[in-house]
Amino acid sequence: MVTIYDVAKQAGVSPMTVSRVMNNSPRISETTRKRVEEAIRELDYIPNKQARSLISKETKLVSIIVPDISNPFFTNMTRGAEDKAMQSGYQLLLGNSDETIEKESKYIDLLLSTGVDGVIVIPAQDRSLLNVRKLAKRKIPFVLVDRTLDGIDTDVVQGDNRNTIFQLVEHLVKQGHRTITLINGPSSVSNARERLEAFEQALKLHGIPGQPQLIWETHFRQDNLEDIVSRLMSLAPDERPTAVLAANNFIGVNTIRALRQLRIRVPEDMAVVCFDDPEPIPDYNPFLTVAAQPAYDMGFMAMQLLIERLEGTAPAASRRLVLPSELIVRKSSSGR
Amino acid sequence: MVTIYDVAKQAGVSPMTVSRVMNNSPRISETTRKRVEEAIRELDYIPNKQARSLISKETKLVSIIVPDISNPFFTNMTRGAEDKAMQSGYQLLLGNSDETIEKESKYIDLLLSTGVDGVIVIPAQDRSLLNVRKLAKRKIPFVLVDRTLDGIDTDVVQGDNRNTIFQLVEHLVKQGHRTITLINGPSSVSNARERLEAFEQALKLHGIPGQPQLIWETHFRQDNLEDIVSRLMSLAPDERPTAVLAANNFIGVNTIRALRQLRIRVPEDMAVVCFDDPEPIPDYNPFLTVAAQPAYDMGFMAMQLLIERLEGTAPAASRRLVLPSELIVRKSSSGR
DNA sequence: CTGTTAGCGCTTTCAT
DNA sequence: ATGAAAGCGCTAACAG
Repeated sequence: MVTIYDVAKQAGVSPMTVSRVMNNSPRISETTRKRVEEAIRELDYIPNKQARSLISKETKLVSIIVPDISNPFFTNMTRGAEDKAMQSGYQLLLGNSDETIEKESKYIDLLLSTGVDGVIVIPAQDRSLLNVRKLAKRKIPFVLVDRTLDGIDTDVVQGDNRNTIFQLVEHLVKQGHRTITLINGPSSVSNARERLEAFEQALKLHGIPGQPQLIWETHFRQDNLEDIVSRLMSLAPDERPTAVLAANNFIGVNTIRALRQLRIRVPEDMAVVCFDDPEPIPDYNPFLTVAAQPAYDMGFMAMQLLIERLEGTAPAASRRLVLPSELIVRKSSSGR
Repeated sequence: MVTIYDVAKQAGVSPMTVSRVMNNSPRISETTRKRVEEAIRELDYIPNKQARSLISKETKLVSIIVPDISNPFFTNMTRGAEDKAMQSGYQLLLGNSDETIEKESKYIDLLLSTGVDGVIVIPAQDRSLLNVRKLAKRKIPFVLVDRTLDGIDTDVVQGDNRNTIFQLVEHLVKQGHRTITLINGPSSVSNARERLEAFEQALKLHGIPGQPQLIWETHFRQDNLEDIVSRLMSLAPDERPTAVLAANNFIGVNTIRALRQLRIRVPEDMAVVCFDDPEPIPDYNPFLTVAAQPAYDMGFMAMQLLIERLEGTAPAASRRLVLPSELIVRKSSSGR
């Protein structure tokens, strides 16, 4: 391994001078600089970041912890985060929590030891509070995305759950639906709670009475929804929903799968709309009506907030960015 | 920051003893071990990996460089790689090359300085050889996935391009197609060359003469294919293809988009099949017939090969894993 | 403008 | 079974 000493010897200067050249210190004579730069090139010297980090206390490493990179929503978010990180000279460590606090916790412990400068977290659920507190305790800045956590004061980037639900419900009502079911994520996740609350308000707004038997809770991940769907279909005809609002893309997709299994036509017999686009590539085989959150931007901006914190250019107070969704009407909810 | 000295003082032992406890050294008395472990807990001590790496020369950091994580093929591959890395105690750095050697090169330079233990690379193109040689020069083990590079001897995980193309062509021929066009990736990428060669052999096998005007080359990334498609459609009726074989999922999807723009029906007027599934979630709105490569397994196994190298449990000779694809027949190529 | 000294947090080596 | 000394590669602080 080529060290700063090898370069120093080669250039006939002290290691300190090499260090200064590496760090663009201004107080270096042009000739020395040239000589050192040549030695660096000749030896193909690359400075050792471990040694540097040991002193500087920063690693230029950041991390994003997503529930599952396979979900296009998080894929795009991660891409946004990586782009911004790279632009700013940081490298991105990727972790999947699979929506469990255990994996999340284990990963955060690893990050603490690795010494990342900052973290973007999509918390698995409310109990993730304990996990992110470990970051706070070590003064590692972090940004929460998509889901919030009570009792922690930090930068947040999230979607406008309320307005997005309002848009989706309004769309369904305009299509003539009056009996709408919500298949929600777990109530232990903040955005599921927000979506439920907004859903109930939206119904009220349209003069539709709330129906407890039309509110369902499941996981945000890929899962079998035949149970829920067949229960819905076995309701008395006047209680049976004509439309499903799924709280995320995986639930939406799996609702459609379950409906197909039960030979229920979409949208003829049941309309389906959901949060977040399941398609990584829009417009090639559009089917599901979605409220698409700006996943890429959410990741990009979250990384921007994080880096501003790291570089000390952020205001002391924590910031909250709330981004709107785009309603994309497709076959699954129209023309029945 | 809590250091090993703080723990040592708290436990009334030397730092060295703490180090031994941390590393499960056997020559520690049960009482001392207990005392140290308690001190570690009380102080919430986390060892500093930078300091450790400075001595051990390993960071437990690995990286994957993909063209674009947004492509579900690479998303799944990355997920497989992350799972295996995590299981083995490594953390994964993610980099997107956007199919350019420049971004790839820049990222590799960063990795060299960061000090990763190993790298999985999906090389952007043949000239990536220069980039991976930088890894070889520093003796950083790396595994090539999906695309190979001439002149480098390393572990490789790839799809069976030949058989996959054979399957796709056979499927089309069975559907009655005799005039098939290949919309390929750039010839500067090994798998595009392999796919072209296999395509020509497959045609021959079915007694179909090769037609140079039916071979097209484009990017592997999302791109506008209206030009190519309209040229194909303006061929004389007896030369005009009735089926498109797209060399990857993005090309497949964009072919379909372009066909739609030109109001050409799929599959009635034109069948389309492609390499790699564009759908992150199978079976919800199936349309495109694909030969799905086992992306997750490719990533997982590549990481496995890499880690075996890192831990010295790999044989000296480099290994090549060739994995089969699964033909999934859907609407875009059937029932015309 | 350049060099010397000391030390970041940890572990290897050698004592005891 | 435990500790002391030295050093991994680099840079802050001070000296000149």
